[in-house]
Amino acid sequence: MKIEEKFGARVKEIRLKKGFSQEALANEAGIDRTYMTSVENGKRNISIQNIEKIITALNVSFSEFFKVLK
Amino acid sequence: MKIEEKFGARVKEIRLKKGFSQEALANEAGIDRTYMTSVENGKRNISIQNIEKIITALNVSFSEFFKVLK
DNA sequence: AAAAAACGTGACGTAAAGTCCGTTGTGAGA
DNA sequence: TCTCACAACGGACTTTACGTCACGTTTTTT
Repeated sequence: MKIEEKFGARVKEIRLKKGFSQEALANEAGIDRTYMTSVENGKRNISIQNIEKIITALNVSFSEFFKVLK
Repeated sequence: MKIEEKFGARVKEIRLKKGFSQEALANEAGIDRTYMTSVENGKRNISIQNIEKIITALNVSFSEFFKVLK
């Protein structure tokens, strides 16, 4: 499983746990709705600035977000 | 301090602790030496694939790497 | 002080990120 | 079955990261 896929899956997991829609999260993060979809589906080699936007919008810390990865 | 700068500083911190040169780390990660320099200096909005390469080359886990961030 | 190793920088072509518009699929509820 | 909200997909487009180079500067070693 590629890193983008792990990242996307983790985003989706936390988003659902918090009861957000993709669009709501995308708006909160200030990124495009369709881009959010492709990120969750592991289709994008996302940059660190957008990673930060999403993690912040999810209202978790970096360590909390990445604690399950790898 | 922007996220790229935090990231670069953390890379440098761990790299020095392990006694690598930028070039050695860059080779290990399979990226260009000058790119490595610009990453450490927070000049690049690095992507998750390159983040993974560097973290792997540093021989730390994601959670270990990010535990100090934010 | 000279040589060697390590680090920094600006610039550039190209591939890919990321946006914006609309359309299609899907699943739950009235 | 018909909405309705949400998610996936597509094409066209602009912006930006990637990857590399030549060169310069700083630091370390001898």
